[in-house]
Amino acid sequence: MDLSKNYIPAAVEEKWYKHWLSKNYFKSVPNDRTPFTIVIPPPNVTGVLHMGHTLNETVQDILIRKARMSGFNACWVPGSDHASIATEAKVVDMLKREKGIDKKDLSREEFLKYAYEWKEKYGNIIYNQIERLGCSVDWDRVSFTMDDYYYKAVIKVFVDLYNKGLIYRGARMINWDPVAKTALSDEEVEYKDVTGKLYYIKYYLVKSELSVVNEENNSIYNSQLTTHIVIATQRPETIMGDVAVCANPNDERYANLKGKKVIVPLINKEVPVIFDDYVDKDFGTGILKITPAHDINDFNIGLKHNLPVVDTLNEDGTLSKAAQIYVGEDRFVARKKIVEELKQKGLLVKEEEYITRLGYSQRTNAVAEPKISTQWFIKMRELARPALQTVTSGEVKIHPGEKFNATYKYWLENVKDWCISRQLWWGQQIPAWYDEDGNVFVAETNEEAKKLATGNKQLTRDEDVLDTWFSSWLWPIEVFKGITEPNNKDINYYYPTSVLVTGQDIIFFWVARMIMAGMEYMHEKPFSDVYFTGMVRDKQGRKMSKQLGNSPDLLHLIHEYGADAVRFGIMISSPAGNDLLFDENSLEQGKYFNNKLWNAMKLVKMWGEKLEVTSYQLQDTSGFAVNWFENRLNEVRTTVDNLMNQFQLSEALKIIYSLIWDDFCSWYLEWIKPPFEEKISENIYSKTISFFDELVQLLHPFMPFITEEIYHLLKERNDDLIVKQFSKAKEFNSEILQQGNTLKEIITAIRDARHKHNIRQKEIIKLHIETADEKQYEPIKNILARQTNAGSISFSTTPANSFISIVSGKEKILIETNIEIDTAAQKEKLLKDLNYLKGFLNSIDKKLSNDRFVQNARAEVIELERKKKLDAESKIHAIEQSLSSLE
RNA sequence: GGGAGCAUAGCUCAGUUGGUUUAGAGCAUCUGCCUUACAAGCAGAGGGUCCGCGGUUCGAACCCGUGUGCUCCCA
Repeated sequence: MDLSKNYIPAAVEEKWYKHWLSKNYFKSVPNDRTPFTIVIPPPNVTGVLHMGHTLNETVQDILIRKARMSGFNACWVPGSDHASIATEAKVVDMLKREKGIDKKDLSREEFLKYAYEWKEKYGNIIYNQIERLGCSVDWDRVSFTMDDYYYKAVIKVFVDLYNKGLIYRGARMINWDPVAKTALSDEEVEYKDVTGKLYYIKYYLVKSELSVVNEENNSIYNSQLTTHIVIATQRPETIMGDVAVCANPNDERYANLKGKKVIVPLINKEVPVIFDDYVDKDFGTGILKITPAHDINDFNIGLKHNLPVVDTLNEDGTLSKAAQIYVGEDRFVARKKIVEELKQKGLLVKEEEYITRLGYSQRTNAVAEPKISTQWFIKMRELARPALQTVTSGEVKIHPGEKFNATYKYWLENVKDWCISRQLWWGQQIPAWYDEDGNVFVAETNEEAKKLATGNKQLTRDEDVLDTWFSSWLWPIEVFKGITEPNNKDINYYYPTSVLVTGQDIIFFWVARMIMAGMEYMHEKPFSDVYFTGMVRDKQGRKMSKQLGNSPDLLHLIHEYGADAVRFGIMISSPAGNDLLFDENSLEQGKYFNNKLWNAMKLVKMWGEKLEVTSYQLQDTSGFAVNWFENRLNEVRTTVDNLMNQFQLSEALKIIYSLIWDDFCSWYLEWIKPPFEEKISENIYSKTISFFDELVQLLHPFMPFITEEIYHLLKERNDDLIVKQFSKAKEFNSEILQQGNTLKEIITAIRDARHKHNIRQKEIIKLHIETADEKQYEPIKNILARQTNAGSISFSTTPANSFISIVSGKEKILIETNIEIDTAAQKEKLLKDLNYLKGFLNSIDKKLSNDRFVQNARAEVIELERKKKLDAESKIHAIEQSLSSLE
């Protein structure tokens, strides 16, 4: 077979994915093996996968493939999330832009038809991307949070929680999204610091109530008579909703206003002056306007003082009739106009810049409006308790724990009730029916609601849908139908799942709530480990965003580099929990790595074409190489297992990379490489193939396609790598590993000397080695000679020609050559080494001559220091000898 | 304002109960190589006040305190 010069991923990837599918390798059904289960964090059907998903999906595929190859019944459930508010916003936008349709002109059913079309389109794009990335998900288990059974589960849970008294309906201050025109949960609001303005506005006192003020105490106005007070506000457009003004009871400046009334500007409404400790004397003018409908603190003060609520905003953020003026104008337009009018009427005293925090809707990026609204809520306290317990007890382990345990704990200890109703159509419609008198009946179906309602009254269903997270929190249960068909075979087998891999940004939205739902409905944690990935940022550390255009297209990257290289690139520099600075260079590195593997395979196969039947002895050159690599491989396998058990995937990949590139390709293959035009012995060849098998197996979870391809090209096979089971890693002999290291060091030292003295590679040299242990060179001397292009190695003769003297470890090596040698350069290098070693020796001597060290340190430590001392001394001796021979 | 995390080579990061060296890797850089697997390669090298200061200890990149800077969460 002709093999291409370089590795070409495209054809290979498609071929193997199809093959794996046809063999049902991704499929999992309950059996007597131990399950290893992952449920995918369902991507929103709002668009395509971004780099954050790519990282998460890759991590999950690595874990699931590793488990599949380690004897587990591996099950990875794919799916997607209807993402209520985000998707509805996109669909509304698309309808307007592409079809000129306004949502309000559609019926609920018509709108949902369009939404389902959207879901079909983007859901499929996402599934295709997951496939192209090589993810080994069980495609027979695809779940969508609005599938019929899933919908029923959500409804069932709502009714159940309602009946348990954990869900209630009531008027509360919530965050309102004026663009999506829906309530939001507290978690869906993101706060940003912005520079706003503080407007100082005159409120006149009601004329009959003018009073004398103390000039000294009122720092603002020095009139004999107080005719007005000045109030600072960031939101002049809400003054029409004012129901009082409020000062601190200890503020002497305003003490004389007790029992007085002021006039709200522009609408000339009289409101009382009240007093409350809440007011900060030092902020603004020390007196506040109270607008209970539009500020949570004002709302609380209003409750305390029994004040009315005047809501001056419509649901789309325009001013309502209650505002009396600028009715129908957008809140921000109205603000400008009101400021202008206040200015004209001489009621605006001043404006100043002010940095404040504004809440933005996570989905539409609109400024969220605090609003009193009747919504459905979940009481979170009771649900939080067991969810907190499972994490603090270590039943659910969070990685990296040091970073997130505290955050998790804090949120659950301070959790507030969750607003779950949304004024949208795309989602599970709330199963609550109202009769003509406003009585509410919560039931799974209309029929059951009717049974609950006494008499023959007309029932109408609540129009609202549920927060998308109210469905997502059931994900690890309901993908196995644990709610709709409790105790079925799947849920009993797969639950609790093994590990959840997700972004740290949804720890409250999703992770904490899944644990709550799991404890409530399964009485057991939903997963044993949570692996938080960091955020993927660009090279400069900026968030990936469409606006910046720094978010690369996944399919494009796969096309350019191959899926394996994309997986490699994103994994090689992503320690758990740390943000990842995405750089296409690392994908290129992955591509080069593919090519390296490919060429190593070509080389080995080439040898396979001309074998000779001989047997090797371990003392032989190749024998040493085989022996050394076998031990090295087992050492790395042990390390990799440990790292992967601790979710240190990036570290594991780095070690495998170096094992393949450095140890296998650069050292081992060179050591066993037959001389030009010569043959390789059959048993070394078959050993090499089996090493290669183990290498691609080790790498397979990270780079599945090329490893499967190479596995099949190395040899005719009946099995596939994807399901090949790992054997147990064997013990390794550290003495042989040490011998290998010594060999590598000597080779490197000689090559370095050649390089420094401009002895070209083709130039044949002679080596003279002064060693205490000549025997140790027996198995390695042929390798040494070939790797340094030495014609001979002797242990006794002194060189006839000029020579270079170098020291590697304790070994003194003389390089004999016909080329003239620069003695000064040699001396310089030797002196540098000598200097280092003397400093080193000095530091050890200091330690050993310190009585307190000798008394306090552990015996092993002291022993080690003594050994280091002897070591350093003999190295120094060797260097000094070399130096003296240069004189 | 409260809390958490981080600070090690130009960049990204390892450094697992304080002692295996006077701190490692990858990438980048520099030097030399068109060696018949791979120039997407080979060989070699240089590069560090482990953020500053103070403390604990025989011994600190690691533990404690403090300052500075960055990131995130919560209000």
